[in-house]
Amino acid sequence: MANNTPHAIRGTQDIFGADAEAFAFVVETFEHMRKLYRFRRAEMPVFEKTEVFARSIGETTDVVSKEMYSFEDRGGESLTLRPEFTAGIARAYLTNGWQQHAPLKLVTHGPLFRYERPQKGRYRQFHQIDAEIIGAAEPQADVELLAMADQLLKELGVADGVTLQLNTLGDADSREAWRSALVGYFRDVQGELSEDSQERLEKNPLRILDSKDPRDRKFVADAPQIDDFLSGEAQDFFGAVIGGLDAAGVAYERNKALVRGLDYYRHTAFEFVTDRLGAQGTVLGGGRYDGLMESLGGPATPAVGWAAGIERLAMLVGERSEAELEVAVVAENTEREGEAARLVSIYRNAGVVAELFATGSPRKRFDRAMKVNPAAVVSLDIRDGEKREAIKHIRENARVADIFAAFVTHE
RNA sequence: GCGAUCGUAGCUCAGUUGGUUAGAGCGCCGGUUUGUGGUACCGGAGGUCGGGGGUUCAAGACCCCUCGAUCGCCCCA
Repeated sequence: MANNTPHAIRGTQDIFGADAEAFAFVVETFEHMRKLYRFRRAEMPVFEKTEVFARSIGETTDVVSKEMYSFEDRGGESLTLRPEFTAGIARAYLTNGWQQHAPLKLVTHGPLFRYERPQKGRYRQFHQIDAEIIGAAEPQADVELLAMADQLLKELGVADGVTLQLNTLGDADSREAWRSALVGYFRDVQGELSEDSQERLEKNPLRILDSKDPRDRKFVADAPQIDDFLSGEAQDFFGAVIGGLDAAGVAYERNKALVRGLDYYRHTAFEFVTDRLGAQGTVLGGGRYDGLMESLGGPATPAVGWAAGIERLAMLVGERSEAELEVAVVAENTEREGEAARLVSIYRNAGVVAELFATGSPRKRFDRAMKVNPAAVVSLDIRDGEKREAIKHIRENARVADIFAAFVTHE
């Protein structure tokens, strides 16, 4: 290992081979799904003014200061590499007059950046697919989004062992009432909670509900539940989502401890969770964020969306092989390299996956062709001063044989 | 920010309670086989064992520091 070669940044990765194929499969399947559901593509900048994300995430949390990749540009303006898609999409929606398209069904995908300690399924530069419906207040929007997510996981072949966990956070009033009831409840047993949760009580009490510490867990079971604080409208909304999921045949599990830390989340919250990815079990997550547009200075705009980590999905997808080589064309004699190149080109123009073996020792070219497991090997050689052509079929392929036959007769 | 585990050829890994010239497979390079077969056989190159310090007659192995990776905690927009 040359020790003066620059190394990759911690938490970044070079994706190659079977992993890269799995990654591409996830993106291709997602593209297929979004066309099926008629979501439109959008591409957003990878960086924005820091305030776009700071306002979306809440300037008080230390997420902003500690976990974002922020820097000053030459004009002294603070910019940040996007840590999520939603804030940038919301900004684009407001600044480009996309209100005229409401309700707008949008997807995007690409890299995101968070300054975190890498671990299984968590990287500093990672990639997500993302789907949003903006300007739709109806529960049908939540259902459509969930149905698309559910079908995507099935098409990817990863639905086994993945369950959809569903919850409601209610409207703004329900949410606030629940929150203060939780604070009151946990304050009474504060001394018996874990150190982490004692701190959560001040900063983010909802998070105590999904604490892993056994000292917290025994109190969580009897904690106040959102259902007791839901307004009539909030109950109706959640009921409509559940009814829609049943109608669409989407299976789910109620998880009353599933929460979102930020205030602008309302009503539906959901996560598709697996136990096959270690501590990072959430494969796809999202919810309704009716309050976000206003915190970015826009008009009240209902919206719902989800995002999923491409790397995590790719891990579940497992090994994906590269496209099969249909024909390997071998120039076993230097003088036949030109013809071999021409034949490869004929194959490729006809849509046949072909590769040329015409470098290195002529004696070893046939062997090297065999090693890449082609469906057929075509050999062009000169034996005793005479041209010879041969085709060896490992797996039958009529097009390969026909093109070879035509090529030989025209020599 | 905290903790645990791990760093040996390009890659995947062996390497005994510390013992003399550090190994294998794959890959790479060279050679042999004039063959409708040959993904074979033979050979070669490639490593100051992550880096630095220490213990010892002797360290890839033991101790300390450091860097990196992995997994977990925190956090999770």
